[in-house]
Amino acid sequence: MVQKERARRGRPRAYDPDQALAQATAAFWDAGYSATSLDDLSAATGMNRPSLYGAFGDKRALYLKSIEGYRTMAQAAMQKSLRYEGSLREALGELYDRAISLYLSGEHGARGCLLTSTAATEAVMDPDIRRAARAALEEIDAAFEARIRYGRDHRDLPRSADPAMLGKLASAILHTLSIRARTGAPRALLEAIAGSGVELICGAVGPRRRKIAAR
Amino acid sequence: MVQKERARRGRPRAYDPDQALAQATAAFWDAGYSATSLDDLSAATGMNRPSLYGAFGDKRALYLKSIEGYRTMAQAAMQKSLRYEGSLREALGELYDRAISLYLSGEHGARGCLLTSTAATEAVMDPDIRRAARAALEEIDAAFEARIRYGRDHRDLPRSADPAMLGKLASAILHTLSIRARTGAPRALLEAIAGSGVELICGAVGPRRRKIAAR
DNA sequence: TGATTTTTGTACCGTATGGTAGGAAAATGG
DNA sequence: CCATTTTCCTACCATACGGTACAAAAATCA
Repeated sequence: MVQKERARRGRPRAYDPDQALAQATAAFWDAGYSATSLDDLSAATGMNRPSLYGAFGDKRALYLKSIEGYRTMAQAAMQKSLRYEGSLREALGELYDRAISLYLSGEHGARGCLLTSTAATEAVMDPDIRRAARAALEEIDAAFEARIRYGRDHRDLPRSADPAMLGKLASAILHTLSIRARTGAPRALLEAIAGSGVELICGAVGPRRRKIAAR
Repeated sequence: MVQKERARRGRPRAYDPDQALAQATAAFWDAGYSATSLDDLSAATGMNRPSLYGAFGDKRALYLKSIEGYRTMAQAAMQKSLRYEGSLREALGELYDRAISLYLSGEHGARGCLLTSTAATEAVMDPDIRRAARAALEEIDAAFEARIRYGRDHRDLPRSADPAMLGKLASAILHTLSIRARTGAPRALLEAIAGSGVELICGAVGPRRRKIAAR
């Protein structure tokens, strides 16, 4: 439990910072950074603009905090989904199931992934956002890689499998699920892609053991 | 060649419509739809705002025309890269090489794919953009599928391979390349991912022939 | 209770934005 | 040469935007 802080001196806040950040994140997630106005953020959080500014800084600082919060959430979700008890196949399947549900959620329609759908957009013109997005995506690569390496070391994959590269391909499945969700793909298609992705990764063989060679 | 039209009645245009559209597209591509102002578009094309409006309609109509132009360009590029002469492996490799070069190009840094990086962002709140983006992405799926089916029918892949699904996975590689390029991944990483993707797709086996099974 | 601290909420500021009116400019047609 | 047609360009408009000044409100502290 979070320690109950001793009562502070002045007028108490009318909002919960964590909840407000989550609501602001939802607004950015729907419309993207540039299309989300301070009025939108004010409406989403129930805070007026001066309070918003006092709590999180300007719009860009708030967005960077949203990315950071999303990174933390995603990392926790991956640790929870990528169970090390069962097979790699099961772990990946469960993670993709949860990701699909997340990507399809949203008040105004399927939102995909915050990083790939809104941060990547700003990444060209804003180096800070670019760095934050890249770091968060690489954390996801790394979580996949660790689980895949564990699977390889426990005979879910052949010795020749390359966990680093397969981890990046596992992320690629997330990326395509995000983009397709956001552009209106039905759930069944996303599930089929996730299933095929799992098969491809878990059926992966190293370059030496391939049977179907180039002609 | 395009037919030289008979001289029109009034004052001649000071711009080439196709070139102006390409320049406007480049502006949208860099910053995204919402972050690109009419002043940006005016500067990019050299046209002033009334001319821009007269030629392409409002900002949103211009963006939809940019998506349409990108769709056409992408389709032509795929037909050109996905050579049917050589092996599937070679065809995919060449296509990804060209895609990587495209995604890394851009005056302000790597831009990725216009559809996945800017249209997907707007897709949640704008049904027209969503439909346009989805249709364009599905065309890319279909182009991959056709080439993969041809490869399967010519023994580049086993009979059990599913061209429709492998086509979507081939697109997934493009999606991840786009996102990673835009968030600052180095060329070597993109090339490695593309190479591994080709191996995974071309080494694909059907569900019955898998060797490494779930334990 | 009164001084102090912190947050809230209204009202406002300068600028940027998307879009347009209206006349000058540059071509053709007769 | 002048009417007609089409485009260009300056100047402008109403609104939306990000951000802030300032006073009222609500708590603690002594």
